[in-house]
Amino acid sequence: MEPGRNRKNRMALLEAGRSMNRAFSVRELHTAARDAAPRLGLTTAYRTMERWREEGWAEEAGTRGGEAVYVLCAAQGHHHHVVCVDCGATALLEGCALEPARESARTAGFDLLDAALGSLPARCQACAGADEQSA
Amino acid sequence: MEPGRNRKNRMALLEAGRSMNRAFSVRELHTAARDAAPRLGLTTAYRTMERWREEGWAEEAGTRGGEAVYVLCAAQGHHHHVVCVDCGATALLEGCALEPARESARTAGFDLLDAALGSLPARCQACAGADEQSA
DNA sequence: TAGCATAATGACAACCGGTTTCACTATCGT
DNA sequence: ACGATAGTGAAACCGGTTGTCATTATGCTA
Repeated sequence: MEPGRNRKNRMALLEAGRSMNRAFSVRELHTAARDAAPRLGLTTAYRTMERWREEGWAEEAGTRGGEAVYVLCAAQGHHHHVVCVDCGATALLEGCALEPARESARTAGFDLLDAALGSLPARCQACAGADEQSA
Repeated sequence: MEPGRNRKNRMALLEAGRSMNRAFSVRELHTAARDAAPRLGLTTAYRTMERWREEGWAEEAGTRGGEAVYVLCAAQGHHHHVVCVDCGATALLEGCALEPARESARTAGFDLLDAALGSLPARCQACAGADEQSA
């Protein structure tokens, strides 16, 4: 993460993203970062997220309310995590739990795109409990 | 699939969807069905797809070129299939290849949403070969 | 068969997330 | 300082999807 230019904005976005501790949309990131950098534009937030994805710091984790949401993850190499579709809470999975699926796909003549499965949709205990209440 | 009203349009859409034999967007469905029902509107295609999803005949299988794509599947009960992200080709996976992942998620306190994982992104042999050529 | 209630339809407009444009600014190297 | 260039942000734009609403098709009943 080169210091580069316009350190202020980038640092505000990075700080905001890291303090989320969950999956978040670009709009949420922008709103959070504006506390520290009021003049920050939404366009820059989108461009920064695109850059983070290119550099491997972030990956898309589905959508929530029509908006794409992303997770920050510095873990290198092959890994997967689960993301609560309701609140965005995340957890890193130990080992590669998708190897059987990959093998099964292979016998069908398909190459499973693990890269697109970095984030598996799930529901955390808190949100599952809230569901039961409202039901 | 109740005969219901406006049998003509629904049958044209159903026929078009079934003859696809791959994942397709609503616009593609509409275009294909128009051969048999020229006056069919795009709005109805969208509404029909929504209905199919509610009734469990179709499920979303990601996006291609900015459009959501869907797969038709009459298989009942728990199952997963792979979908080629390039051409939309599909294959049904034997057994539940995601059980290890589900178990791994559970130990992390998350409930894996198998329903949202009905279609796993992959690449078929044909498209993988085409990739090598263009590379 | 005529007439009514209602689901379904389709042209069109509105909506919304996301991207592009473009004039302007901040930063770096010299 | 100063020129070159990456970065920025407001606003226009884009395309997929959804909402609106007057019209039409269908089933039911008399």
